[in-house]
Amino acid sequence: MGIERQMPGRQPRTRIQKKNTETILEAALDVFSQHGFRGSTLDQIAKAAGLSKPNLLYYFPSKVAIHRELIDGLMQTWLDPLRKMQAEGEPIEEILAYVLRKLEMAREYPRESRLFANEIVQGAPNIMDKIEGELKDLVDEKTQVIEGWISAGRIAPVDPYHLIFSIWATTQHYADFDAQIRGILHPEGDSHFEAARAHLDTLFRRMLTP
Amino acid sequence: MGIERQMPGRQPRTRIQKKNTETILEAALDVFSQHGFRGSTLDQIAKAAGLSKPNLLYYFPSKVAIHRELIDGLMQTWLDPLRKMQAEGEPIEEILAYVLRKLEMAREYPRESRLFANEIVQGAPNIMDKIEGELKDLVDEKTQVIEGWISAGRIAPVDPYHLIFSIWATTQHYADFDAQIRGILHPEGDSHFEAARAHLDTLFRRMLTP
DNA sequence: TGCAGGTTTGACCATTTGGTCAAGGGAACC
DNA sequence: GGTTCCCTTGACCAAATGGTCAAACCTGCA
Repeated sequence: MGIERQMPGRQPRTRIQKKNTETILEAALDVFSQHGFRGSTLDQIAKAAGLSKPNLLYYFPSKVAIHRELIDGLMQTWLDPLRKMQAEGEPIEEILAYVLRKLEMAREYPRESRLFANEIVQGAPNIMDKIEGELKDLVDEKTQVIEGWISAGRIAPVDPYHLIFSIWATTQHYADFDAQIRGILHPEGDSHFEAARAHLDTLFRRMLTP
Repeated sequence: MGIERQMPGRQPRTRIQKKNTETILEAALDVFSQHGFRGSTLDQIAKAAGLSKPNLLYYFPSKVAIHRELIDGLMQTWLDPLRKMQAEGEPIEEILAYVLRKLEMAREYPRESRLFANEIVQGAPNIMDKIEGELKDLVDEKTQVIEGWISAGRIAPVDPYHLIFSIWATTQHYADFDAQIRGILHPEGDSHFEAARAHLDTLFRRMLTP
């Protein structure tokens, strides 16, 4: 009868499947983060992956499927640093650690940052459910933690939501607006990240010290 | 012989030309800021402008020409607030006024902000010359002003370049990442801008007070 | 009112692009 | 060695898209 699985299911079964899906996602990250979803073509991705277009579509049913899988897979990594901000720690150091970890990610994973940026600037058509679900839940939880610290007088009063927005904005800026920053600073490689690190440390430390 | 201008030149000559080029640019701003350059189609713009596609191309020679004219026209408006930051004023109030004006622009002109964001996230292919020219010059000039204030002990020491980046990041975030912010806060209209205003005022005031 | 130039559009075109398909090549297991 | 499923691809397709063109339609002015 009709064979159940024409195309590879969710989990790669064979070595080849594993290798090729990885190659494709890696290539897709490159292309999507550079040109956005609509600006990217299957041919570009196929070429970047060193595969033929029909071969891409053997592993993924469509262009959007590749994009969706990328985003799904990266969402966790992206939220991880915020999850690690724990009520038990020393408040200012917990928040500062979050800031600097986020900055580190902007440096190490600029493609991932731009992938999300592209998506959100255009109204987040494909990830609004995750924003209103997972992300909102996590943020709501962590703003409570921050409120707690404020009540205890351990950090200066702030609007916790807007504090988080400021952290996102300032750190991701170094990945998302990289082209602009480089156009102004003309840094050698990532040399400007050292100053950025010092700057953001100062900014948020002054903001939060009671 | 050959009539010089087949298509309307730089400056609109007739009322109809003026009206239609304006309508087109307005529609194009809407579409480009929402879908990015490659994600936008001439048909979309034409429909939004209430004109036929060939009619669009009677007023502008190509899709990129529309985009270019939009960006050129908006660049000045965009840089204006920074120009207004003067060495003569009271330093903290000058900087704070810039921050709040920028935030105001994020609220009033989110489409313009997203137009630039889309462009820069994707590597600023069409405006790198302006970034390395006009923008860099202006920023270089204003960082000098800030350095002066620091030397005079009138504001706390900061890296002036990264201060400006932080201002851009935090204010434009409310326009560029609007979808995300609304997904988390579910504000009524623009009600969250009041809190944003207070937050950014606090953030930069604490940062800059000596 | 006539007419010269500005304005509008339906029909059309070439290219790009997401996606299909049937047929041919491999790997692994019996 | 053969069979069975997995993998790969050249050729193809329909729709979308940027752009053209000639003909028709307006509009302002002498």
